[in-house]
Amino acid sequence: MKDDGVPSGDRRVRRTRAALARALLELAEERDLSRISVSDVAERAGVSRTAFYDHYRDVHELAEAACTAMIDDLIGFLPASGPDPKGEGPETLAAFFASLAGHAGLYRGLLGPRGSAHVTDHVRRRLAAAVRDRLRREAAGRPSGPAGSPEESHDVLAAFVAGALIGVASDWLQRECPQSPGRMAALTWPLLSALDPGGRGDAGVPA
Amino acid sequence: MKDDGVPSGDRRVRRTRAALARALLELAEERDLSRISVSDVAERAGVSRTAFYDHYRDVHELAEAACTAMIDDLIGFLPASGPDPKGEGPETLAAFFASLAGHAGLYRGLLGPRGSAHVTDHVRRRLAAAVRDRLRREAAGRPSGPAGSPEESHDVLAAFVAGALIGVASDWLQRECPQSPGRMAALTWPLLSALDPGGRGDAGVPA
DNA sequence: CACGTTATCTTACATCTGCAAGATAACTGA
DNA sequence: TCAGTTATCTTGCAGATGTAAGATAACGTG
Repeated sequence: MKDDGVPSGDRRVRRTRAALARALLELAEERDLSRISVSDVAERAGVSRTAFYDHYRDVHELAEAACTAMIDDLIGFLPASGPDPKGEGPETLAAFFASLAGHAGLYRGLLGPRGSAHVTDHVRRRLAAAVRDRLRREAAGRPSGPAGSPEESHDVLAAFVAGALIGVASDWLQRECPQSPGRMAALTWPLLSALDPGGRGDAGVPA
Repeated sequence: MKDDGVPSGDRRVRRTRAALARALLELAEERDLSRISVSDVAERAGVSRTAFYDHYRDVHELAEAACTAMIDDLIGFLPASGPDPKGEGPETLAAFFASLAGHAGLYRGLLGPRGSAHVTDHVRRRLAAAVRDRLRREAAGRPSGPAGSPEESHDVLAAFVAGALIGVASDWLQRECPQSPGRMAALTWPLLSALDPGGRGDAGVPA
């Protein structure tokens, strides 16, 4: 009935949601998200269809919840806290692409043309929020920006970087990942570095 | 029955498709795409539901076809052919954002969280293709790149820029466009310039 | 114009959707 | 343990989906 972000204390709720999430992730590896019905998920989860609707509005909303942990993993590989002195950016970025590749089928299904706009938007928001936090933290430690409102440009830069990463990732996934994660990181890292507002392009603010 | 890219010679086909596209664009201004059924579109278009399925698999596929002209408009504002000597980049970019704002409700509905992954992917592909063409053309006129395969890095840069623009645009649209198109262009242009592989960041390759 | 082609319409069907009411049973807190 | 809460299940419904077969009529071609 209630669906806060807080994990419910009731075992039944946890059990049902876990079963639904598990079932969806299984099915999403097997076929396109657009070919997965609420009935399919409920049946595979061993749960009644009405129980599904007690928790989620539709398959997309479940998909968002179901892949939250994976997405948080993904985002964890991004910020690489600190001013990145030893150029460890490319390595963590490689881990980002490796994590994508590790669930390639799933991400391809969720982020691709037959995927879910809901999930894609969710991923972009979280990525953008992570980048924005990083920018704010770094700006606080620096003397002062050049001019204008830093908030505004931070928001734009965060949306820019988040979209860019999703663009590169989607493209790579849809081509069946011809390049290795390390190669993708090597190709993408210079682009992120070039956007660094603080320096000359050697340290990586945005990622 | 057949649905190539070629505009059919049969009047009936053109009439039906035009009616469906018109109906969908109307409805998309009124409510979320997820609340628009095939029946709704067919009824408003004055066409039988089976006729719909003779042309499109679902609402998303129609949406892609229906907004193609708008999207081409949008892309037309991007390349700004030539090495952009007088810094006219920000102005054409402002036209890009203005075009978005001109159909804000529609784009918000199509590209947003309740929109269509199919349409979003289509837009990103076309944007990326436009950027890639531009990169290729410019690379052909320049002496030679530093090293590595230029194709690979062009593909990545194109996907990067296309995603970034969609990211910025989506974010702006979902916030109800608080900044003017000119302001958005001013904020976004430096980011695109920074990615320019040919120069020092004053001329705009990617856009 | 007359012909063959074919897009559209009508009707029909099995399945899925989203929701509602009431019964059952599992959980929490005392 | 007991009582109250509440998540789940069952049943039922109106509307939407995706597809099929056959009839009609508009179309392009010769």
